[in-house]
Amino acid sequence: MRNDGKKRNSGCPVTYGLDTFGDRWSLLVIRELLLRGKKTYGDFLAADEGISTNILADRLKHLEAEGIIVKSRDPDNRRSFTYSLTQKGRDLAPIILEIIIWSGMHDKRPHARRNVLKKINKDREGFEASLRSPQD
Amino acid sequence: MRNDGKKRNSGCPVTYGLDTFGDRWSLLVIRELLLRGKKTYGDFLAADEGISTNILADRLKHLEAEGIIVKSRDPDNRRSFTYSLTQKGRDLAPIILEIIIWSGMHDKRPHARRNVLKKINKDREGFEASLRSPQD
DNA sequence: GATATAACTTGTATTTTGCAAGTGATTATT
DNA sequence: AATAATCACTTGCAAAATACAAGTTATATC
Repeated sequence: MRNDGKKRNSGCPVTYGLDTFGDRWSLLVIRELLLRGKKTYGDFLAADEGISTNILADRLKHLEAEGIIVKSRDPDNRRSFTYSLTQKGRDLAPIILEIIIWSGMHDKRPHARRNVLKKINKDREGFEASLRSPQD
Repeated sequence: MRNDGKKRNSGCPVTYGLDTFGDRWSLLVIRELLLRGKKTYGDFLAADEGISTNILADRLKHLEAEGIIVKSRDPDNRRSFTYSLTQKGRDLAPIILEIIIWSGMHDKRPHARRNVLKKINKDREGFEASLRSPQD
């Protein structure tokens, strides 16, 4: 997997974070769930960044094992599954928002996107609270 | 390297963050610089997590190329080099602090360390400001 | 019953990582 | 002055992780 099983066990909170959600693909799945209303395996596969299918399966398993997401059957379509964030997962919102703020400050590329940043600037408290509370 | 050169170019701020500092070893180097007063190649190698030497060299090069750190000669010891954070690097402080806060909430391991968390709880504004301002 | 869809799994080539050992430029020791 | 340490890497190779293509299973639709 990535670094599963044997956490470095240093007790460091930064390391704990890195071990549970801190790899590129895990964070992108969390972004899709938190910011883009995406829910299914197919949704995640279709994200711009192009995650490969075996890695996605691996990361979903990992995030579920860590209690960041839960998997459930879609009641309307029994061949589809729905992933959603737990409270532990939604509590990652401030981290994602800080990353967006940081990029807003330092990403000088002309095509840098700022739609979420605008929401944060307009009403961070409210926006963050909405992300952290159950069912959007 | 990790994902150098061709950024996915999606324009997404989360992706930009992941591409510039978002891998395990980069973040640990930043932690050492920001929170632990470590400065040299040898310091980073000695960190608990055990980064290997070729990966460390690679990450330092990458972080320098991204403008997160700068390398300079140690004036006191001419065979040693000193790494330090740029403003862009110090601006990562809020992200690191949010990771620490998140881990403080959700890391249930008995040996989870909370010394930095205590500082944050005591005076987040002041602590964060001290991390973000030049020369500690 | 045949075809399609959603969510994976499997196989394999490529890339990245980890580990051990080696190099070059100082600096300290005998 | 020669010898040994130290510091910051680099190199070579085995092991692990990743990307890509193709295949499988369980529904669902025609």
